[in-house]
Amino acid sequence: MSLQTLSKSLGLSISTVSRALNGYADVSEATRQRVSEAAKAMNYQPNPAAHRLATGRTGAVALVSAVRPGRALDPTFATLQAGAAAVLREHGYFVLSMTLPAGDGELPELERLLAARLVDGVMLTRTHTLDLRVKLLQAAGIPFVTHGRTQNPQQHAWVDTDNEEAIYIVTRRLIELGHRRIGFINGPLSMTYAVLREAGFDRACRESADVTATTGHVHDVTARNGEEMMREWLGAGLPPTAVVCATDALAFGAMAACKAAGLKIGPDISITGYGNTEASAFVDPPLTTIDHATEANGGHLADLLLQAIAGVASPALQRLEPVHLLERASVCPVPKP
Amino acid sequence: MSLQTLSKSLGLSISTVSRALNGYADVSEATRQRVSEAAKAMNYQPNPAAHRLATGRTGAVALVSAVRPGRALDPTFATLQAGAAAVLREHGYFVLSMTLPAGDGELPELERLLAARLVDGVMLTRTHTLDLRVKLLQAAGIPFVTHGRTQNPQQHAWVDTDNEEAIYIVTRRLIELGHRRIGFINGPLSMTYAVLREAGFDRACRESADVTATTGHVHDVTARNGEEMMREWLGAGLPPTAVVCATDALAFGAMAACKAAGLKIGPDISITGYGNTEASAFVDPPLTTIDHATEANGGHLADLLLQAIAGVASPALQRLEPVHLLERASVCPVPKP
DNA sequence: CCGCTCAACAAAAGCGCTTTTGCTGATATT
DNA sequence: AATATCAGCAAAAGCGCTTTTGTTGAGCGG
Repeated sequence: MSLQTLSKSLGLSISTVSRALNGYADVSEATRQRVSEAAKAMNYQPNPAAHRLATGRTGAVALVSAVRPGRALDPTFATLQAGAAAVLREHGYFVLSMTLPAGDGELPELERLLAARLVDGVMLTRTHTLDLRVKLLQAAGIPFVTHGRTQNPQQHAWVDTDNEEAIYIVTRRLIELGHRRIGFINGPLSMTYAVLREAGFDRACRESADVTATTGHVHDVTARNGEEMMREWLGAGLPPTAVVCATDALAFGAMAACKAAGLKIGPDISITGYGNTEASAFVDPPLTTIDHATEANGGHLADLLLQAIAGVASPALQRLEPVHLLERASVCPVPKP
Repeated sequence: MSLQTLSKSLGLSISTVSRALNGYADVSEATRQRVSEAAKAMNYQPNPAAHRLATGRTGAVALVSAVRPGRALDPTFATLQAGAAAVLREHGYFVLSMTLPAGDGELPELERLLAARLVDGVMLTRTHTLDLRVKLLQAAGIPFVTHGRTQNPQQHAWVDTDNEEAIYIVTRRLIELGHRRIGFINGPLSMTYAVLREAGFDRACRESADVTATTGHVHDVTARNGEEMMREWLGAGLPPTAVVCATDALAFGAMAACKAAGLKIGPDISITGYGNTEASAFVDPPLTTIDHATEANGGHLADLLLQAIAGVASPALQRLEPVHLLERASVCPVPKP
């Protein structure tokens, strides 16, 4: 089904049919009607390759998210993807998803994507404090939005959850419940979210003079690493009575370590997570965690990208999303000594 | 950087340069050298739209997986995607991922994808026993591979884990441990995997005459639904002493229901899952589950698709992947009455 | 009644590549 | 020495669309 056959069957020229379908003014209303009806009847679908060659637009955008080899794609990003895809689909866009190993390979692969000119815009997740990918995208001049801010000198469009506030709230709450020795298991400080979450933790702890804060960093925010760090803390003298974890997965691991040491989560030691993953409501006890509308955020990411593609400048394209504390049984008042 | 400018700077014709780069025989070795060096030096990247318009090939494949609105993309599929993407990337393919709501919208959206001729092949997940999407793809004549078999009359390429065997093994094991009242919380029988898992369960139960089997179906394999079904069973007289769940998420829910009823998982009631998700090792007690190499299976999916694109016929493109039982503390011998 | 404007359509160029066909001069054949 | 063969390159068509430029005939004022 090409424009050619369609126009032939209508007795019109290719150009007129094209202009009719694209709503140009110099085609009569009657003809436009006839054309669009015929197009529908013959189920005409424009060839996107040809369209693209002629216009330069592709009708697809990319979502790039990193995975570590051998590890699942983080459920959070999977959800984000679903949210973004829903919005983009409504606007007729397809989503090309690049899930590639974090680290070395990322930059060349992104370059390859750009060179291929396969997409009109890019959504970038898991931002680093100084993100070379952002630099690359800016240099390429392609519209893009990041999920998570950066500290790159040149500003750009982003959507972010309020990481700092989230961890501040949860830490405050623990202090309010009487906890004075509080641990924080965080991700690597090369990631923006980790820096922000740590800032929230530090701010809350500083506000109360008598709080003893301990912060640990894991390279990968997995349950296994959370378990290991917690075990370490329990082995040392005077472990924390409450532990804030930067992700739910870390919290699962920390809980396991505590149980193995004979502690009852809640009464003996409080644990919190981040993300409200499905499992968090079903572990024992249910995990206090930070809830953020991941799917909706994916939608916002898509929204902003569409605007960026439409030519809106980046300063107007920055959204900080609210979070809220979901208190469950894994948090209790500090145990009497 | 077009072929035109490149050829001009070389003093050759466009066609010769094109043929040189594509390794045709009728260009001298010397010229080929000169051309490829110049291409590298000028960082020539062919315009994919033009390439595609001329050849019909796109260099991208689609992975379609369904999500339910408001629910995260299943971690299993996220992992599958990561595995497939890794293989495809090596072969220079991009992955267009279609995550769309299960149900109504799926077929039209798939049609739109095909009409757009944006991809060279399709990977389809979450197969139904009678899958209309498969029919559509076959009618369109586009290479595709499904993850999970179907009962469609016309055969096609697929990768599947041995669902039937998996549930057979785990059920046998429970019977071996003395359990005689066994429940099975399964997904909807419209899905192929659910039919197969149920067949495995039934086979194991039939082998021992004195086993009382109960099967329940949930529409959505979520923790919440698992919890609800388990609660129902516990409320009725003489509940099962062991419950096989069709997914880890269902098992998490079932465990929560048992705990709420005052039962100790393991000693009082055995629970098993399926999938070996990250959380399964960290719930309390750790969940006995079926392990299958999801990421590797994603790779196989990609492998077969590449073969299908290369023209290999589908009968040769069918792979049944092994599974194995991961026994953890959520399973114990039947309690003494 | 003649030239002018303008609405409505057609022709043609161009996007950047692949591929078929065409051409040329050198080598092999008889 | 005349012809067939062939290697090596060029010309040109075509992929299906958009967009610029042309063309035509009807309606208009003077």
